[in-house]
Amino acid sequence: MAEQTQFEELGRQFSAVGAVHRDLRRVLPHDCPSGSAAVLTLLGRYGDMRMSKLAELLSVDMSVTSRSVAHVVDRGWIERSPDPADKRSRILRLTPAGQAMVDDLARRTTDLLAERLGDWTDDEVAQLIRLMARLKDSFGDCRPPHARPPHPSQSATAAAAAPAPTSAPVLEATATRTSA
Amino acid sequence: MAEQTQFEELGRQFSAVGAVHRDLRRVLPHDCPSGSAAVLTLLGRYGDMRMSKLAELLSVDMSVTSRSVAHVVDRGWIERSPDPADKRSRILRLTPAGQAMVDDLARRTTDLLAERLGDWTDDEVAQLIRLMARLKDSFGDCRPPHARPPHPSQSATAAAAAPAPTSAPVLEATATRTSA
DNA sequence: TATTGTTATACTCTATAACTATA
DNA sequence: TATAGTTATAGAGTATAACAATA
Repeated sequence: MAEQTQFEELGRQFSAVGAVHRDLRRVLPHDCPSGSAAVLTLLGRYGDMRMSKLAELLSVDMSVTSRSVAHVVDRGWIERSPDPADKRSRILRLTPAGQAMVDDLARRTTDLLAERLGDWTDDEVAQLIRLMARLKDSFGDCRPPHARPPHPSQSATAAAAAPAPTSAPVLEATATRTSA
Repeated sequence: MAEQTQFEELGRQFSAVGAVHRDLRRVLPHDCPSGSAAVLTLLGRYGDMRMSKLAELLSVDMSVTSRSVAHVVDRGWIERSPDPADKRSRILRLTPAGQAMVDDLARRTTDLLAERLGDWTDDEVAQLIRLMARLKDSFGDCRPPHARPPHPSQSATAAAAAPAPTSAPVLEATATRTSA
């Protein structure tokens, strides 16, 4: 196990990274705040899914997710269709305009990172990605206590660690869990 | 230079780390939100300083800093004394109660990290710290455009990269720059 | 009775702009 | 005229709780 002083220092570094995150937010389109961008990006990466699964991937309460999704729906970037398997549920799906926005967001973020990290080696970036992913993994479900389900979901981490599938495994996984 | 797809992936990882950051916020005392915690932690690390220097270290606009500082002053954790060298300015200093809070904050953060990252090696934590610091360094001054000074400050990065000095070099550096 | 999702409320963070006091 | 700092206002993120509809 690492030393105490290291953890202290690591804690401080989070604020620094927060500043970088704010900087990244500034390159987003005016009508697409970071909450909306996160919704679109996750839908683009994991495909159609339900609100509850999206909330899990976002690591926030579903009420937060609901508001973000409503914003994105208003702009025509995603559509909510009823889930035939569960009438309480709704399936979220990117529209063509939404997919275009996903592409635009990726381009903006990538451009800024490429500009700022122009002198980083391929390996350094890969290492940072790996350690950040491991960090998230070590923390597990980061949602507020009351939003965490009693049955620790086994599909969440697996989906989040997947190498960007193009189909809709997340949706299927959720449907499976319901009947388990 | 790293590949495009890497930057895209790195961009996504920021949201994941944001979730971890939210989790860390939850262990803070009820009357010490993350903005106040950041103020106290920086004062504890770099010693007495002026508002403008604190804003620079926080990477936010001074108006944000001002409000956070006011909150912390209200609770008696820091005090603002007039700067004898510049009557517009005020020097911020931790009170004994503030120092106690700094210690408490460090303990809480360290405990949570030690619990979650219990299986990380010393070297892995060190690598993550190093890469996060480099990331911040590559981004430079992350404050909103209008808050950035015309003269790119040379003391900011140096101070932020310092290995936790106990005296007040930040304050001195600022005073020096004024007369330069 | 439990779960899915929405809405209402409140608090924090952040940015912009207007303002005061001093350099 | 420019700078240090404060205050006002607005927008976004997040959490809690109350609620409706369905399982």
